[in-house]
Amino acid sequence: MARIAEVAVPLPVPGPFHYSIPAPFQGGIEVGSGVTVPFGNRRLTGYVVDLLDAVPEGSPELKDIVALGDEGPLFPPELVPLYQWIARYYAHPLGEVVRTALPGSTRTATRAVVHLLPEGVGALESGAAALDPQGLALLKRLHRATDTRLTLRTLKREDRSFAGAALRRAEKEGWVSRTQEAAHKAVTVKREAYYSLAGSLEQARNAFARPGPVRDRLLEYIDRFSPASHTELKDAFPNLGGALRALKNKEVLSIEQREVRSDAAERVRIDDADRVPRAPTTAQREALATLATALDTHAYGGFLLHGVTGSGKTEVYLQTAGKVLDEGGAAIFLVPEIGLTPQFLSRFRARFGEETVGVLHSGLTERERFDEWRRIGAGRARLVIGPRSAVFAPVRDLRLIVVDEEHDGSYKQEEGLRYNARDVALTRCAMAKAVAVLGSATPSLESLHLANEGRITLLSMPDRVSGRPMPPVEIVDLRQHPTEDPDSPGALLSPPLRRALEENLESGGQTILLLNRRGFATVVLCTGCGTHFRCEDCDVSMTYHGRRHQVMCHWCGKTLPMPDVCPACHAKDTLRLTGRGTERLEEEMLALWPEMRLDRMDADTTRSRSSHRRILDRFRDGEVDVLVGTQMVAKGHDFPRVTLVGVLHADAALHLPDVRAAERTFQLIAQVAGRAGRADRPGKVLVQTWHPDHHAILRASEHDFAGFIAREMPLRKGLGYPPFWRMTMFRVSSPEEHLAHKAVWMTKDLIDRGGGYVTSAGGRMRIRGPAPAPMYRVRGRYRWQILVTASDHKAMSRLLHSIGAAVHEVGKQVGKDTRVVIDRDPVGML
DNA sequence: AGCACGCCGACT
DNA sequence: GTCGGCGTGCTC
Repeated sequence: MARIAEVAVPLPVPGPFHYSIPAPFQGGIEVGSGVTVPFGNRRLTGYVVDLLDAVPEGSPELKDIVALGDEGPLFPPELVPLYQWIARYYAHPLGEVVRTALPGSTRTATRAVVHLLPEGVGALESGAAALDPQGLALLKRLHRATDTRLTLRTLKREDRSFAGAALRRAEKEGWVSRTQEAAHKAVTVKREAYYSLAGSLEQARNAFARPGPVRDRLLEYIDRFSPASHTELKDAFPNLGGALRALKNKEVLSIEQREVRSDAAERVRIDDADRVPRAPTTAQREALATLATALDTHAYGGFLLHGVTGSGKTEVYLQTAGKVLDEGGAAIFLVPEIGLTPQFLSRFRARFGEETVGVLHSGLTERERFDEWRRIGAGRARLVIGPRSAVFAPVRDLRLIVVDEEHDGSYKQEEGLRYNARDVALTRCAMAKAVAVLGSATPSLESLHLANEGRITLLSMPDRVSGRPMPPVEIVDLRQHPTEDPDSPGALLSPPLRRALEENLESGGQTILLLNRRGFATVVLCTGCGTHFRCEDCDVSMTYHGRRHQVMCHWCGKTLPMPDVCPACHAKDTLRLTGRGTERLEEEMLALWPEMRLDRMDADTTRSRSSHRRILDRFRDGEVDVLVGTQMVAKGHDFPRVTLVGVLHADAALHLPDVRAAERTFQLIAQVAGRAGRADRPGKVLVQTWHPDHHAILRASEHDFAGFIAREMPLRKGLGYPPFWRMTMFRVSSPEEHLAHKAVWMTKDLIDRGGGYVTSAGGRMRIRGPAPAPMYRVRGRYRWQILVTASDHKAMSRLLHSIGAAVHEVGKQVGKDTRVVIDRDPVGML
């Protein structure tokens, strides 16, 4: 019986740490258990990653594990090697890797709680505490609190200058005491009203003597989507209050209080047509056969499914997953963003049933996510859908991971452990002897390169299921359509696009307009002094949002009320709104075409999960003619009636200082163009650009993926960039400019010295920088970066293993909250 | 990451 | 003289 547990603790410290297993837990603790362990003077939750019989050499006296999570192991033992691989690959502490891989509810350990003791109350009343003003404030605060106790965290949060010394004094006096308590999971069951009609829609209408337009729309909505939740209604009807009250008064509603649950249980619209497999096309059949063969070998197989938009990749995923489920195995299906989960959830549940399909994402409450996690771990849900983090789902007998839209940048986590779920998926499959399918209409150069090297197998589906050709794309050269008055409404719409839009409206077709900037005006300019409104913490202009009458920084999220005088020169009425975002586009279009049924989809209109789905449903159901939005509108949605797609500013991302600027531009145009003409009507795409000759735009307009690749690959090769060479970005930041500078040069020194390790691995290396980051200041921090490329990933690993720990030390050495982050295989370069 | 320990400037 | 700022080191 194992006496010692190797425990990974979720801290940025090099582990591992060992604990002895006290008799009561003998046999109860296994690899994957979450345990409470004493660590320094606190307790925290660690993760058992190994069991040993003897004390490792050189260990100090081991402490005992003090508690064992009471709901069984948190993760299957097979995942430990994956965690270890990630920890090494990304140069990140193992415990933090495990923490990132687990749902939040399993993370919190204990927290310090400060209690007011009767002696403390006495001291307050007798005035004995008055001598120490800070102590007095503390006692008073605790006295006000429920149960006369507060967590240390709350105290510190409330009082920026919280004095630890005063707390210590009060402890010494015996006025307060400090304990460690389990951070109880906040699992309060929330309830919410759900409305349906008590009788028929007709009866409800007739209950009112006078007409009420809002009320009628509300009734129709409730009738249609019954039962409709209160939140949902509030989203759809901004001034819901009055109408709803009227309905309640007339008692035409039946109201039910339901537990609030998010997506795990969210009713998804299930289309009966989705229940049965569709007859595959020839290309689909070939792909399916290859994948089936690979599954039958029970060995690792990696595939790149390159299928144009509308070629029926989803059906391939479904039938392949179906085979896995039939054979009792499990599968994970990754989607690039949570907005896409309901769509796939509905199709997968239609095919495989409610119980079999699990979902994991951040829209769930802690409790739901935890429950879903256990359901998966217990093997009750065997198909898991979710974004990035779902790659860590604790499924047993994993046979398949699908990464849909594998080129999408959102698979890369951009903070903390900067992993790429696509790469983790490949590694997990290799370890589990499972099949990995990366799917895309516009594969990343990385995945294509893997295919070219024969490390994964390319499966092509070059034709649309319908047999219909890709829509013709017309490039609109903006240089030939100069805007006379940039302030005029609709200045973003060139005459050709305007004409196409009007024609399309007349013929009853739907239109998608892509503008990759949200908000109303992207620049607020003072015509008096010429300054523009910038974020005080970041190097960007603040964007004006009309609905809230605020300016907002899209980098740090800071919002301020829109001032009526210039903040710099204090002149009145000089502030001019320039630059256009989706909000302004929507407003101007409604001014130009008042009858137009228009909707907007961007980060601002999709705050709540249901709003995202509702916008898509309305559009798909034909209640809306024109959908304007950011790149969100380009992603993977199936809109059968769209016959026109307009890209307003195709080169928006073309000149960003990013290796993948052209690739991204190509992908975005190709993806959004793929939305046009999917059903029985031909579509048309207009792409407005200032650079009609750029290969990304030209090739995208010809649906010529191969042509784009043929041009882009050699460019990358020539520059020594991915997918040929591997990149790591060392990102340095500090609230103090000179310290950021100092730290980045220290890092540079380390990298220089690490160069020898690269050559010893038979590789070559190139260092670019230090250079100020393109966004030099963000959230009040100054940022520098060093881009290191190495000829192969083994060489890069050598470098990172040799200098990783030292690099992490640099931040600490420099102090003052200076940080150095190692970002391996970076995706965003800003 | 916390948390304690230990060493220097500005206040009771 | 002390308080408390922050740099430093440690956690099985």
